Amino acid sequence: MRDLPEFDLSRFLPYRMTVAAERLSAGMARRYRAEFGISVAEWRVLVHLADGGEVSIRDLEARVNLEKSKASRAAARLAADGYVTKVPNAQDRRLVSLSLSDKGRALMADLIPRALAFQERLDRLLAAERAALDAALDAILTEDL
Amino acid sequence: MRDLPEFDLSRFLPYRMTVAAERLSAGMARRYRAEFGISVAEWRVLVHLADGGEVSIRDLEARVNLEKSKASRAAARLAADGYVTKVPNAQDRRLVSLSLSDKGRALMADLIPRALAFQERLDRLLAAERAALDAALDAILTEDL
DNA sequence: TCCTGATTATTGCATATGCAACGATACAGG
DNA sequence: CCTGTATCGTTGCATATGCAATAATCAGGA
Repeated sequence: MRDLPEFDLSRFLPYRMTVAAERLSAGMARRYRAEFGISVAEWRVLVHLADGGEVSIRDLEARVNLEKSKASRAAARLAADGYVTKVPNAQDRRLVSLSLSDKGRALMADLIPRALAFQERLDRLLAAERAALDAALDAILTEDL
Repeated sequence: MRDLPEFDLSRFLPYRMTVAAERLSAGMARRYRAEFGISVAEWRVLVHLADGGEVSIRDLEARVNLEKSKASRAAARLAADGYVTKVPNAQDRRLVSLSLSDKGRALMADLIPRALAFQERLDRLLAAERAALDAALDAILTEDL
C-alpha cells in the first residue's frame, strides 16, 4: 500500500484561520448572547445601523457579508425585539428601510464600548504582528481565491 | 439623542478573521464537496486518519477541533460511504477505532496534493506577511480569550 | 463481587443555515 | 399604456448544528 504525502493540518492556513476566527468570535458571541440574546448576525446588522442612514437588506448583504436570508431573519428578529424599526422604503417599495430604535440605540451604547475594549485587548496581544496581520487579511479578503 | 461611539466593523478583528476564514475555506470546500461529496468536517477527519494509527471520536475532538457530535456524524457518513472503517476498540469498548479504508486512502491520495497546491498558492500570496501571520495565529490560538 | 462515579459515543430535539422559488415592485422599450 | 425583464425581500424546505440526555463500558473501592 503506497504511502500518502505528508500533510500537517495544524499548519494548513484555512484550518488555522477558521479555528482562530471561532476563538475570536466565541467569547464575544457567548457574552452578547447570554446578556442580550444577540447573535453574531444580529450584531453585524446593529453595527451597520449604528453607522446611520437608511439601510436595506441588500446593503447588509454587501457591506457586512450576510447572506440575504440570514440578514432578513436577523432584521426580523431585531424588529420583533424592538431594537430596530423596519418600514418599506418610500422611494422604492421593494426595499426595506431599517434603522435603530431608541432601544436599539441604547443597546449599542452598551455593546460598542465592550467591542472596543476587546479590540484593544487584541491590539495589545498582537502588537508586534498587527501590521503584517492586517496586510495578510487584506490580501486574503481582496484576492479572488 | 446622544451619539454612539465610532465603530468600524470592517476593522474589527473577529469580523475580519471570520470573513477571511470563510473565503479561505469556501474555495476548497466547494470543490471537495462538488467533486467528492466531502464536507469540511469530513475532510478534517480524513486528514487526521491519514496520519495513521487508531483514532477515536475524542481524539478528533481534541486534535482537529470538531465538537464530538459533529465528529461522530462525520465519521458515520465516511463509514457509510466506505472511506473509513469503524470498529469498537478492542482494549476499551467505549471507544471507536477509526481508520482509512483502501478507498479512503485512494481519496486522500487525490485530496492531499490539491491541499498542498492551495497551500503553496497562499504561501506565494502572503510571502511577505507569512511569518507574522503565523505568529499572530499562534498567539490567538494559544491565548485564552 | 457489587456499587459508584467517570468516560465515551450516539441520538433527540430545537434552532440555524443556505439555496431555490416565489410574490411584489420597478423600469425600460415599444 | 403594456409588456417583458430585473431587482428585492421573504419563505419553504432539506440539511447542518450544538447541546443535553442517554446507553454502554470501564475503573476503583468496599
